[in-house]
Amino acid sequence: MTTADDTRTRILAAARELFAERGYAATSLADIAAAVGLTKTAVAYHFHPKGRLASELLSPAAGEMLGLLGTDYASRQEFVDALVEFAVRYRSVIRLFMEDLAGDDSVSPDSERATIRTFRDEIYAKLVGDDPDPAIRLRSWALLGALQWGAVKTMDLPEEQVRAVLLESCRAL
Amino acid sequence: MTTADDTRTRILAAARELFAERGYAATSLADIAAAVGLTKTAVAYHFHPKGRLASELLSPAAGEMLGLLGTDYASRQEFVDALVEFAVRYRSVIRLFMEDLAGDDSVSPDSERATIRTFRDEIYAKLVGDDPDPAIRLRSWALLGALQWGAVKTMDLPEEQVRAVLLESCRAL
DNA sequence: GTATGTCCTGTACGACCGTACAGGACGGTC
DNA sequence: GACCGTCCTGTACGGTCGTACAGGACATAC
Repeated sequence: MTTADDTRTRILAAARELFAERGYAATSLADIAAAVGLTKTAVAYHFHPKGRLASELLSPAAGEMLGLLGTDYASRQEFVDALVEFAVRYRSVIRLFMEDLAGDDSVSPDSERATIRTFRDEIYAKLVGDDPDPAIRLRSWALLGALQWGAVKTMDLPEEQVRAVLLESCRAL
Repeated sequence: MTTADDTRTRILAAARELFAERGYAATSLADIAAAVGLTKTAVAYHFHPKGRLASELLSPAAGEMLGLLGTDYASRQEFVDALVEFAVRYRSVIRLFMEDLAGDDSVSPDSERATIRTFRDEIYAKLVGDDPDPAIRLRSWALLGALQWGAVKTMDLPEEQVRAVLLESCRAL
């Protein structure tokens, strides 16, 4: 049955785009529905509850993210490189990682929640290490900000180019 | 009449803090009211409509921002320096500049709206110049992201230190 | 032809939002 | 004492949100 899967895919695509440009909370089911020519109840039928949309968009990237967080990198720069690589590859959903998806209980099922909720903060923590040096903190947040905005606001550029520039920029931080 | 002004000041302080950490749209009048021990109607009495809160928090910085946008800088780096200086000094409200305050018609009165609404984009435009070079676009967005996150997430650090690090970091972009 | 399951609509609900409005408490002025 | 403006509360309204639910259209299976 291709039509159903097709509808699901189109909803996911619309949601990905709208989430990227407005954020998760600021995008309503009605917005997504309008983008694909359906009613919001139809969207809710396929993705229920709303958090499942975020969850499903995140899931391919989430595994890799856990990998990033789990491995030990020789230097901070190696981790930064991997992070940039990750952010650029999944730039269409990178904003979801950086947002506070908590408060919406249903983004991820049960046990994963604690992990998902603080994805951004876990990246930050790994970036800072156990070093409370203010300069490191500042540069780490700056790096995350640069990564998010740089990735989200240049969706029209080829991935390769974004990666090259962002890699260079983030190394400078 | 100190009590009334005091209440206004306390409301403004609470709003500034909540806006900084959650964003304008995600902060309700009830949240602000709870932070100062009042009802949301009391907050609405002093600041009406809600956009006036943002407007009043923004107003001291807005003039200086217009100055930034108006003057011609010899080099891009000079503008970046001025931008960092600005962002750090007004870091408690810098997030409001970066947000889309449009959609809420009442943030700024009438004619200013068109200006205020696109503050972030005007900064970006001045940063890129008329150069559509993708690398410049990328680095400009990265810079804005770094500036916002770096400023917002390190509110506990002394302003001087934030400025020093951010100045160095943003010059590298 | 009838039954079944999928896909979608329409309607309705409770929760929250910003806002409007009437009225009470309080202090200062005549 | 009567009057008045300021500050704040309680209540209520319309709007939007995500969600629940009944039912219709339609294809497929028997």
